[in-house]
Amino acid sequence: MSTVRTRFAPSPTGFLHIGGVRTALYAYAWAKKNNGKFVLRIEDTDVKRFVEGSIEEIFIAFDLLGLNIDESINHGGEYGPYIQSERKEIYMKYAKQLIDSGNAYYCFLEGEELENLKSEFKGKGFRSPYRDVETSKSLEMIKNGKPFTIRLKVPNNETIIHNDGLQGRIEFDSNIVSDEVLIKSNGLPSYHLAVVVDDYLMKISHVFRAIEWLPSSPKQVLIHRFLNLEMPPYYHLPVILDPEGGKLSKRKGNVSTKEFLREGYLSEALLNFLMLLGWSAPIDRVFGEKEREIFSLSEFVELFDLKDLNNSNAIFNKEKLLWFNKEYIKTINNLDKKFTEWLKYFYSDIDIYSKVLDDKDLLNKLNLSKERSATLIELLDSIRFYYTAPVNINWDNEKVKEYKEKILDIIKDIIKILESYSEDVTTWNQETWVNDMKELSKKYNLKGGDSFMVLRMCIVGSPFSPPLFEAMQLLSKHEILERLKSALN
RNA sequence: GGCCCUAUCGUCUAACGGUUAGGACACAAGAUUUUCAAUCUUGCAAUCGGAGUUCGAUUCUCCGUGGGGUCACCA
Repeated sequence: MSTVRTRFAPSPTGFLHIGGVRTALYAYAWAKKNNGKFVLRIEDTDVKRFVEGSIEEIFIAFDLLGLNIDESINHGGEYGPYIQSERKEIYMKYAKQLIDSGNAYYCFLEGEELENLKSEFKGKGFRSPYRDVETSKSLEMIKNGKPFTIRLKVPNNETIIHNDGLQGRIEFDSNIVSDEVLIKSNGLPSYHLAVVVDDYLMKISHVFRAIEWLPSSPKQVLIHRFLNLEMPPYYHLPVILDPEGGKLSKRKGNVSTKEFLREGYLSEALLNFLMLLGWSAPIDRVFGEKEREIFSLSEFVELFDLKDLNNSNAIFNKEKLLWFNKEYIKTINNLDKKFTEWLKYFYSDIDIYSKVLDDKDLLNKLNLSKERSATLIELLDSIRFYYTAPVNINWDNEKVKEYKEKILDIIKDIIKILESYSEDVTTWNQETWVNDMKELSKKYNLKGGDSFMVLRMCIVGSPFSPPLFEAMQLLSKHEILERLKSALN
């Protein structure tokens, strides 16, 4: 059996779209599962839409996600160049071949004339009046400096059959397939020619792409046929929709992969969530019993199979993503490493940055907070108080305002209690402390937990915190008393 | 509008033509609790409609309907 080679072929027109990651993930899994190669090709034939820096960002995103590329402009490989702008002559060669075999033609349509003609053909396959002009005549016009494009000569009255790996057999009436531009007037190829040529030359064995390409597949069928190339199986993947039903778009929320990572989603969670949007694991299911939904990248690669792909659209459900993220934050084993890497990459400019990096107790602090944080951002917020004392505590919040007038006295009593404890916080006894605090609540005629809340507010500055006693043990007695005293002012 | 894809709880999904249609997220209630969480238990909730094939249809076929995609010298 020949080598499985799959590719992901983004255009450098902006950030890496989160939906694209899922397409890439499936292509990646299929290649890796079969000990094949995963190649990344940059499709930059649209000069106008090129965005500076987006190629770099694509590679950074793959890197952060832990998806290993085998061949690309950055990773090398024997089928390069892996960027289309450097393969210009190659496409022209194939286009000429199509002209010579009578399956493509030079077209000189432009401007208003072209626009008018196009609207005439709306809903039908576009046909240019130059379609049947003799090549020798066209060549002469070109010699005279006339700008041209090369168009595919789609046969009339034919049924074009596309056998899709996922969507099955689809028939297209060739009369509704347009004479697509293959080479643009600037000499660069259009997508339709470039994919076929590149996938062939790069020996791609399976093509995974978004379903919005399905209507263009008869063009690829034709180009393969006219070039005498065997068409690899195509798998058109369903789209990921936003919760309102439309296409996932920037306008309705974040779709940039890097942004998700910046917001504090772990790559493991992102990948796990995405893999399940259109694929389900072939695992044994016992009636009424919980199914496994947590899969690592390597487990996914191992389990992945084309037969388990779903072909209906899926809605991007952010709650579920958050759930995955919580699960990973709770259970991942080197959380401190993950956390500092993330911090270094996205938030090296924040005030507590160096304090966090130098902190020997970081893992302990993260462990105390990880069950109450859905994202790394929340985790960061929840450990802030260790590094910066609260200022201007707001005593008007719901939790404490009913006994606001008693607070100063309570704080004074807490100070007295804690002062009596030993200097080394790690030797403090939790039971003693709990009893002391409960006694205090009783003294002021309050609910058992109220004194704890006062202490919490002084130390953390918020009514929400990790377990108080453990948190105090990660501070010093001096610091704790300082915070209590400053709350008095 | 033409063409194409698609259809199971609100969402992601499972179910050799025979199951009380399962699981997960979300939601609700309870237990636990010094906060927020976490955890545990329970609950709510679906086969788009209509024909046909069949002893039997979520599953196969057809017709509707809904949703999505696409009709560029963009990918």
